[in-house]
Amino acid sequence: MGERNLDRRGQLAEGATDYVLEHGIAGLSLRPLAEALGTSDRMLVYYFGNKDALVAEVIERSNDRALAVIGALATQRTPSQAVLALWAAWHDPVVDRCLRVYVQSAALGLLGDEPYLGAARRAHAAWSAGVTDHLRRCGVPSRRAKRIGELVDAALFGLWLDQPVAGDLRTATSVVRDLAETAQRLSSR
Amino acid sequence: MGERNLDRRGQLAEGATDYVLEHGIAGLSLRPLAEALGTSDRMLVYYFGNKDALVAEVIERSNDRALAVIGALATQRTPSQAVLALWAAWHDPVVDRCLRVYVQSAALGLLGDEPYLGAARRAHAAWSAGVTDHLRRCGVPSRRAKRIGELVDAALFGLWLDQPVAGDLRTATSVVRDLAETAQRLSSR
DNA sequence: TCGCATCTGTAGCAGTCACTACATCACCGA
DNA sequence: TCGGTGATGTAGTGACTGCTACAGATGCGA
Repeated sequence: MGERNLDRRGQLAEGATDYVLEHGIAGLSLRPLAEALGTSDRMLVYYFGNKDALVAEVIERSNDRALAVIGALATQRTPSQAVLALWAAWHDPVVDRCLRVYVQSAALGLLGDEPYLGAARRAHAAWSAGVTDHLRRCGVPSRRAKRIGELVDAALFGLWLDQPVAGDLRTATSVVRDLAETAQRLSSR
Repeated sequence: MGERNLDRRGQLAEGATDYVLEHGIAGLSLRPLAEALGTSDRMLVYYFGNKDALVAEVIERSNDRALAVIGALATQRTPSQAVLALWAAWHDPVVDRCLRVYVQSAALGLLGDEPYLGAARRAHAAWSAGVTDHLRRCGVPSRRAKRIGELVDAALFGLWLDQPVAGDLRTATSVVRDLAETAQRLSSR
């Protein structure tokens, strides 16, 4: 095997992740991807086995990048501020791109298609934990953090997804304020 | 042109909608669809012009079916109950299938790909109005209905999408209770 | 009965897809 | 120097894609 092999594989995986964050994962095809990476479809199959394995790895790497941003969020003084910080993070260029990949994967997995469903499951579990951790760091009581985290995550995600479709940022902002207030109230009752 | 033409076209459009609700819209291809409808890809192109037009029409029809269910929801006595009724409707078999088609369309349209983006936009606008109307009928003040509707819609949608991925119905249910309570409070302050 | 418009079947276009067979290359240990 | 292993290029495979050319069928008005 040798280290050169591992290096090359990881390098291609990172490059493929960049490419997918740019072009989406829905219509991904090996040949244009390979050309963009300066290699051939032949080599992608050689290193990853098949397209599904490559897709699964790319989704995981994409999600890891987004999680790193969430994990590095500054601790806020109140749960309400924590929600506003999350909403801001959702629009971080890195996170935004990664969320696109996630939602495409979840949508393609809705009917049980692999590897999208499995990859989306793993991504969601890690992501949900990341959001809950952030809330906990910002003063949400531990035993309520999961439940509140689910509400916050679902609402922010729904709003985020509606945005390019609905295109109404002002309404979304005031909705997020309502949500932040709700999280605050649920944390301290 | 003649009426037979219109009849046949509408019949094929309805059949295609059934097919897409079953198989998803992501990997839709004309030939298997045509075979399931007892016709040929040749005829689908003849009646709809091209695949994109067919896709747009199917998404619209799918959304119309879901809207009919929301529009027929019984009026509830409180905004909180209205939210719970919506959450139940989200799991109506018809609505559930239609939402799958919508989210696939929205996901595929995230990068601006037509006809998915346009179809998702139109579907979202109609859907959002339907939810807002329902809340209004159930006692949410008119001037607040849109804002509350956006929050409710986004949160329910996010929860719904996470469900097949996360698979935790109990957490979702309690989150919806929190959401219903929130809608109630926002309606009457 | 003729002509025209609507409709439909057959066959095939050019292109793309994931994936593979095969040969060749570079390199490293013996 | 030899053999073996990992890495890579070339050139395909058959299956599938949306779409079309063309001929034929059907039915209706003149």
